[in-house]
Parts: sequence; C-alpha cells; structure tokens
Amino acid sequence: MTDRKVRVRFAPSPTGPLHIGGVRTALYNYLFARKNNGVFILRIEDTDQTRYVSGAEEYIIEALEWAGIKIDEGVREGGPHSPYRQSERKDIYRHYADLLIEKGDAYYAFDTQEELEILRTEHESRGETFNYGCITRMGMCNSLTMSSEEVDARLGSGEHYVVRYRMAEHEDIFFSDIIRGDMVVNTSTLDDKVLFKSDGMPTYHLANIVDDHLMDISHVIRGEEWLPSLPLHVLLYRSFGWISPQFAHLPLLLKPTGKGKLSKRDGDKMGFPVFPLYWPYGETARGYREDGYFPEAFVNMLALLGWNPGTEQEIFTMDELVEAFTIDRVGKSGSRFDPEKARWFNTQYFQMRSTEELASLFMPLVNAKGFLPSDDDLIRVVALVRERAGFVTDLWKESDFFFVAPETYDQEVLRKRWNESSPALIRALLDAVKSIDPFTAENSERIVKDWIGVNGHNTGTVLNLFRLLIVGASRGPHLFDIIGWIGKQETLRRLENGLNHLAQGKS
RNA sequence: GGUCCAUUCGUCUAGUGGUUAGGACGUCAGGUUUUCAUCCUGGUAACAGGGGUUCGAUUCCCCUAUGGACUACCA
Repeated sequence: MTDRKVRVRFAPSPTGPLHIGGVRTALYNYLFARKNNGVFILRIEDTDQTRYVSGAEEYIIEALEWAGIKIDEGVREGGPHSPYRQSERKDIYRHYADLLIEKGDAYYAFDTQEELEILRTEHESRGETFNYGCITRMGMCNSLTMSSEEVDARLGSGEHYVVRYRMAEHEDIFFSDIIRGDMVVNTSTLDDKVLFKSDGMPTYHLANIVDDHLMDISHVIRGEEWLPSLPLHVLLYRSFGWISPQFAHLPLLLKPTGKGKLSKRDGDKMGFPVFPLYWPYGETARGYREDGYFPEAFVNMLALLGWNPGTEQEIFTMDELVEAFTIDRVGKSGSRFDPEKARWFNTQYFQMRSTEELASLFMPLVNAKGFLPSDDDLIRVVALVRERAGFVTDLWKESDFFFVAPETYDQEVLRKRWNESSPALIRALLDAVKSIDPFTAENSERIVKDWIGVNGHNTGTVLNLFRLLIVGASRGPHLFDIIGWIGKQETLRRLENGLNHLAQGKS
C-alpha cells in the first residue's frame, strides 16, 4: 500500500431500492475511509437510461443517511470532482473513448444488436458461445475490417455505432485483489467489451474507470460480481497509462435457505426485509427501518456479515467498527443471511436503550391504539415489560393487558385451575381486594398473600386464577405490579367480569 | 458449455503443520421466576471427498465434488 490519500466510492445504479448487500458494500467503503482518514464518495451510475427508476437515487441517499453512513462528496454534497452523477458527465467519456481509438486500443463497430443476437443464438444452438473478440472481430463489421474512408462515411452519415475495446490477443494478465490475492487470466478468454454505446452513453466499464481515475479513487471496494471484469479494468488502466487503484471484491450475501445469492424477492417469500427502508413504488417491499430495527443494530449486523474483528466482540458502535475495521479481515466466501441473528442484534440494542427512550418511542404506537397514558405511566409499563421484548414494535403485545381488559381466557389455564369452588374463591378474593388501601403493588401483594395464608388457600391456585382474570392468560410481569398500575377499580372490574363470564360458562 | 471465485458445527465465524478445533445465533436440558418471557448453567453439533508433501495435516500442493459469480450496446 502506498501513502496515497484514501478515497473510496460507493457507486450504485439507480435502478430500484438498494438491497442490504448494497448497503453492506457502502458500509465497508465508509468504514475503510474513516479508518484511514479518507474520503467517502457517493457516485450515481445512471448510464443506463432504460433502467433508470425515479425515486431510487433519493432512496439510496436516505438509506445511507438512516444507517449513519455519511457522505463526504456526492450528488448533494458536491465536491471537487462534481458532478457526481454520470449522466451529467456524459461529455467526459466521449473524449476518453476517442483517446483509446487513437491509440489503437479501441475501435468502432457497426454491427447491429439484431445481427449480434442472431449470431449468439446460432452459436448457442450448436452448443457454443459467440464471443466478439480476437478470433471473431475480423469477420465483423467494424473499423478494423473496413477502409478508413468507409468508416468515415458511416460515421458521417450518422449511422449507429459502438466503441469496443480491442482486447490483447494471447497475454497473461496478472492482477491482485486485497481479499483474494494474486490472480492471472489469459486475454484469449476475454472479449472485446463495448465501452461506448450507440446512445452516446458509456458502459459501466468505461465510465467507471474514467471516473475512478478522475476522482482519484485509491481503493475500489465492490461486490464479487465484478471480479470477472477486473482483468478488463486493469487493462483499461494500462491503456490509459493510469495508475490503477487497489481492488477489494466483497463476497456475496446468500439466501437464508436454499441456493443462490440473496435477491430482492426473498424478503417477501421468507418473511424478513431485504431492504433498509420501505420501498413504496412498483412492487412494494418492506424495510428494516419500518420493521422497527435500530439503525445501529442494522449496521452492526451487516458489518459482521462477511467481516469479523478477530476477537469475540460482537456488539460495535459505528466508531468501534471504524476503529476495528480492516479489509484483510473480510472473508472470501459468501455469507448466508440469517434473519434470526438480525433479530438478536436488535434485541441487544433494544436492551441497551433507557426505559425513558423506549417509552417515548412506544408512545405513538400506544396512542394509535387509542390510549393516552402520561409519560410517567408509560415509563412504568415499559420498565415492567422491556426485558421480554427486542423491538419497540414488540412492546404492545407484551403490555396490551395494561390498557385492555381480557375478553377471552386461556383454556389451558382454565382447565388446570378452574373448578366448582373457584367462583366462591374469587368472590372471597374480591372482598379481600376491596379492603386494600392504599392500592399499591407492594401493599396489595402483602394483603393478598396474608389473606391467602390466613384462609389456608393454595397460593398457586389463587395467584394463577387472579392473573387469568386480570391478563386473560398465563403471561406478563409480576401480577401485583400490573394491578398496581391499572388501579383498584379496574382490578375489581376485571375480577367481577371474569367471575360472571366464567361462572356462566361453567354452569 | 466456457472463464473466474469459494468450501470449519444447521447459520455467522475464530484458529493452527502437533489444539479437548474456540465464540456467537439457533436448538436441547437443568436452575431461577408460584405465570410467560428474561436471566444463569450445561449439552448438542464442524474442518466436503480422494490423493500427495511431511515424523505428523483441518492447516501446504493436486484432483474431484459441491456452491457461487460472470458470460448484454445492465450495472
């Protein structure tokens, strides 16, 4: 590694919502930049006009912002290399394509897409693959096979053309990747990739190399799907006479079960989000943010998927990730995404939050249910149930009985605890409860337990039935904390309702 | 099909030419909680297979298998 200033970029294509693999790529770039006092750039690669999806760019920016990934230079932030949207840099690429043509490393090709399609299907029917490259290029319609007059005439007439890279013929290309080490590929297996399209836009390969060079990118950290085109990119740097950045190809994220890489549809099929945020357009998809994940947990989970610090630490703040992150500790093989572990990460962060904060996050959900507790009252509820939840969105199902009296009663508990003598027991309990004053959790516990002792009742029977009538099931925090919160009146009301309901049901 | 990449418990992974192959998630069992959950303790479970190299390979090399990516005027 040289002492070159670290500058990295995340360069998504705005063709839809970013999925978590993309967020992880952005995260690793960001961590690497921060760790090395470098710069993190967001560049929008919108050279494919046909796949452009409006809203996608905004989504990408919002997703990174939510995750806490801060952009130093980009479409909104600006920077010394503006613009950062490739469609606005269109004029730049033309010049570099021309440069390559002058050098003889690229050429014009006039073959139409239809002609190429026919060739490809022909070859396929013979079980072969058509390769526009050193073996076939002299049989095609391009500036290598026609006179310069004819080329000029075609160009002058406005005929559509593309610019192709003229791949070296039989040469071993040596290159290396920070994660995978040294590799070698022979150019005879490579083809003459299109660099410049007939619509006047560059392809990824050209635009990417030109921009990375112009923007002085020091390290290219991207998904493994780009590994096969790395030799081309290395060659392109060589043709231009530029110093190439260092490369790191990240392993892919795989489906939780079955085969293949994680795809945008897996979330819906398997019941977990594959997107950071909700995507409202077209085929809607849910996001981690809307599912109630804390961004810190989301980032922590993603960071550990394919990277590890070499220690047993698993919970990291962003600052700690920055401190610990090195590319050489990124793994080589693909990681299966595990929704269970993602939930576990969120639970860790949930449990670290203060009760006050959890209550304030929970308040809107309670209000939406039609209840308007005071801040203090809700804090008391959250304090009692927080340890059994991992998400703010779990809190309601753990605490609904504070707000809503039961309408049904758990059959299993009934079967076990309810018998002929139960109605009389509950009536007696009602009287005991009526006498409680003040009606605090501590005082009611003391009085009820005294009453049980004095009357020789079975503690388990009384308390379980009591809970059943208050909660409706065998769940929830300490019973006396619950009745202390709902108050004497509500407690008596639930006991009476339950008694009426069950006494009738039994008779 | 071709090219390239990968392969340690079910999953994420640590690790080493000689280790009881470690941790986490999940799971199972016990304890705590007169409920449920939490929590605590413990258990289960892995070096893909075959050849080498070596006194010794999970570790180094080769082959096979399996998985993955790429193979567009998409990125």
